Amino acid sequence: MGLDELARQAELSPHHFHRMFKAITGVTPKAYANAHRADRVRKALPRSFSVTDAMYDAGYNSSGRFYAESDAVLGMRPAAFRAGGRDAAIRFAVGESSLGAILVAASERGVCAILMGDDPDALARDLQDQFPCASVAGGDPAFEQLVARVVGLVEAPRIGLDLPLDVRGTAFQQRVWQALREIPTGETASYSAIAARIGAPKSARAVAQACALNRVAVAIPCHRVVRNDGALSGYRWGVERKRALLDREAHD
DNA sequence: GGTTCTCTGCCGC
DNA sequence: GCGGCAGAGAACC
Repeated sequence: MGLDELARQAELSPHHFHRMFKAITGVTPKAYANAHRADRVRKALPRSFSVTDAMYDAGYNSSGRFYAESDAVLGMRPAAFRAGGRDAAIRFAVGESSLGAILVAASERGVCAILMGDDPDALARDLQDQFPCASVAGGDPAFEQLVARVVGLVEAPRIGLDLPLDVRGTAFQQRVWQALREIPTGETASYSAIAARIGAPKSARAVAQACALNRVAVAIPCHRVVRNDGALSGYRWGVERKRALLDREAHD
């Protein structure tokens, strides 16, 4: 379905429909459609009979094109993604920091979740809800070191962290999260400033939503986004942790 | 190669 | 707020 037909169903001109769509969702209709198609194919690939089936079912109409953009969409060749997705090897471990328990989860592609909370068991349950196949990375020295690095980042944010991340989201969310990573340590930005920075000045609410959906605490510093008047606004892992993180970043 | 579609800026109502 | 037009660029064939 093209832009014209969508606009007709919404009883708007193509131009105005486009404008409204972008104002509300933060992305253009085409980008929105692409992100959903990519999402469909990611879900379909591990269960499909063949790569071609998954691609076709998800709405790609040219295998050449699909393969050409598979790197951007999947991060690897489709066949590799299909094989890897079968038993989605996500492993996790829980560490302790001065801000409470920290759960670090990683796929083979990179860190896919950093959760904070008071109760380690609750964190593990939270993760299982998001990644049902995740398994505990027990007794793995490399993974222990990864957790230690994340805890180190929480204790001393200036160190910075250059870890491969495996964050999956819509095109708009990706743009927001990338913008968040560009906020320097020790500084903050408002939701509307981030919206402006990604070229969607009217999408402050959508930005806030994307921040709230960030699964990778600290590494994607959604805690550095505050209200226009400087008030802290909310934080998925508790506003007290947000305050503590910002204090640390400002003073060390 | 040309064509069609998407997206944006500008202007006018 | 809404729509038309035009132009650039991407996607498509």
